[in-house]
Amino acid sequence: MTAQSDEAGRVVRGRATLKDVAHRAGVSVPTVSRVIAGNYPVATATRRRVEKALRELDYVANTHARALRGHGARTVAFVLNDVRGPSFAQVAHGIEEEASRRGRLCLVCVSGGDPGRELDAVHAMRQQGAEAVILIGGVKDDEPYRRQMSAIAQSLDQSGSRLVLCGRPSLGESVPATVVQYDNEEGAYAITGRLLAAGHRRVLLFGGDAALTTTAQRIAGYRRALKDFGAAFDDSLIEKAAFDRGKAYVAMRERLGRARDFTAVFALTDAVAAGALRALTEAGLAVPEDVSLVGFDDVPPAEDLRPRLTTVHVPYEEMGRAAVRLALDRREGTTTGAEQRIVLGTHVVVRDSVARPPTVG
Amino acid sequence: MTAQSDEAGRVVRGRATLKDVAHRAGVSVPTVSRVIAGNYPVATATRRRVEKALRELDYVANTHARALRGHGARTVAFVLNDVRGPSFAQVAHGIEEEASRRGRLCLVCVSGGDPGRELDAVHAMRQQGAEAVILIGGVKDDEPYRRQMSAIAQSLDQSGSRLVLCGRPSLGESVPATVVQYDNEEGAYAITGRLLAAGHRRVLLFGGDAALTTTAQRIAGYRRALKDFGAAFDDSLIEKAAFDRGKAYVAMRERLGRARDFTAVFALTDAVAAGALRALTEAGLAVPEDVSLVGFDDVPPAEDLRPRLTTVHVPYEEMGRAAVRLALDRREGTTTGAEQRIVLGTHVVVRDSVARPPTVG
DNA sequence: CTGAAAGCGCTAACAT
DNA sequence: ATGTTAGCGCTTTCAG
Repeated sequence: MTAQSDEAGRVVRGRATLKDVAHRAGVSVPTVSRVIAGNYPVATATRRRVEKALRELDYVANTHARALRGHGARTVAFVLNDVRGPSFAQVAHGIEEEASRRGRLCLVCVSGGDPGRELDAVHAMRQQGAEAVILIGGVKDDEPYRRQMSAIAQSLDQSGSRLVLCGRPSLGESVPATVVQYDNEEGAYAITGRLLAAGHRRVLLFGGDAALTTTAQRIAGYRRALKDFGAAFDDSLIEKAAFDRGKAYVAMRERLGRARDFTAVFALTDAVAAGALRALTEAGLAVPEDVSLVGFDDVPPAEDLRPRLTTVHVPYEEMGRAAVRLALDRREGTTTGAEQRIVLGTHVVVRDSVARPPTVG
Repeated sequence: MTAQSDEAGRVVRGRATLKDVAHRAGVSVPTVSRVIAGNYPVATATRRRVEKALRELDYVANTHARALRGHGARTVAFVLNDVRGPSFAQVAHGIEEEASRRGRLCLVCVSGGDPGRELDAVHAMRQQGAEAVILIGGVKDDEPYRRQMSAIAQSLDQSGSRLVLCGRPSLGESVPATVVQYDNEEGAYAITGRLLAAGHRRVLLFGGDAALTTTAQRIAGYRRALKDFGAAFDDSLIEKAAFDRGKAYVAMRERLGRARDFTAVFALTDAVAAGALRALTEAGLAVPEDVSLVGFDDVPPAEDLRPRLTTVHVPYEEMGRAAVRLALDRREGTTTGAEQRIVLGTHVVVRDSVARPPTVG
């Protein structure tokens, strides 16, 4: 069974093709094709012979030939910064589940947050004729980016594919893309509100790559909450630190070394919260007794922090599923042109990391 | 620029092809192909015209046609249980990095641990003509599995592709597959040794899907350590609990409800350790003062547990890179036939979750 | 019910 | 330097 050969005894190198199978079964190529497709009458005896040959030669169809002939390749493609980030991983999972439910294969690329690599990836996916190209996560939303992305959206739309922006801002209503968002600003507003309602007035906004769109939105929610609760906005309470755990740890340690001029910390992501928590605890500060702490994302590790982290739940997995669903349904509807947008809700998950501020003196 | 049209003014639907470009530039199809490939002399004036047409029509090559014609599709495919698991995510990251470094695209499928879905995925990847098909993570190593996988390995090898088993046992030296492993048993031996060296004699082996190959290997290491340290093996200290955090939490809570007949816990994965830690802490037991705890995997969240988890580091990311590297290098060498195996080292990462057992009385 | 012919988009020989 | 021809593996007419 291992060394395959046709009826003449010749060993077939590489994959067996329809021709090989036809040869061996003593029929023509289209007949084999029909047996496989099963959508056309074939005499039972013939079918049996063909099926036997198919098995004996271990035939596997060539997707490329199929894609070339007919309805393209049934694949969905996505690009993300890093699969190791729990939030990205959740989106990826949602995409994969929904795609495979619909009989699609997934193409994946990591960009490491580099716009250039992202563009390369999109290009490769375009070559593959992916039915949808999903871009995941915040971006530096500048002019070149918008221009290039809009052009890509146009091209994809033109060729019957679809650009999906997932957790990333719209490019404008006239750009033919699907946008899947979550109410980032509202989530930040709600969780800042929790802190303020507990009596905190000096809330350190901590971490976050200032260039990213998601950061800006979260900061906006924070500021709006401050205003609504009548708390003063203090620029010195915006602490710029990188968007990762390790940098957050270092940054918090430094900040604590200078002064502790806050009673609560709003970490812009759960990962940043983890780093901050570590620094806080090591400095002998109890959370939440001395300092309250909240995060954003509600990724699984948030529940394992001590204390369990109060944070904002973002429906990452559902975003991934929605991205695939919208893009694919739209394609079938052959509607064309305009933007399509959906905004998913977020909500605060109350756990153990928030308390009233310590009474002074 | 958006609505594309050729020189006759006809709007081109779908992707522009070489023919469209040739038409517009007033040259033949191969000339365009040559301009793109850049490996053949083309008059400068012609080249310019072609390049212009290429741009104007927003031409993107069709990978399927290319794959059909020549050297297949340059893609690497992999299947994993769940991207959300940090260890899987690390392997995936390694694969993606190495693949994109080598100019390959990645195909990914999730199996949810279901052998049937895994088989389907492999089939789809075979159809795509992936250069390597990488299967990640432990399996239920029974006869049907071995038979099917061996057949798949043969078929892939035959068609110039390669099956890679990553963190999964060999199928035998005669099966043409690449096996990337880590010294699982040794890691378990080493970390159990730590516990025993600290004076523990009753070490609860906790969690782990008994059917999985990885579990069996870790248990073997545990038993060997017990023997070498002269500690008795006690079957009642093997606690079967599911391979995830939530189930581990429940199981540990139940066990503690019955009796506490151990002074240390060896959790078979870090995730299980997290669940166990939670139950332990809630039961008023201090770790490591009352009970020592170790894990396995050294995934990022392990460092955020309180206390920081002592565990076994597994080079997951490197495994992913090695999988791609070995499979691709081998292909180029056109060696054929036999198995190729590599075993990566593990080591204990000492953190804060192990202490001497409490002195009785 | 089955075969012959055409063609998807591309590239590599083979002519000019 | 460029065009013509052929064919990768498959499916879909169109004839019988």
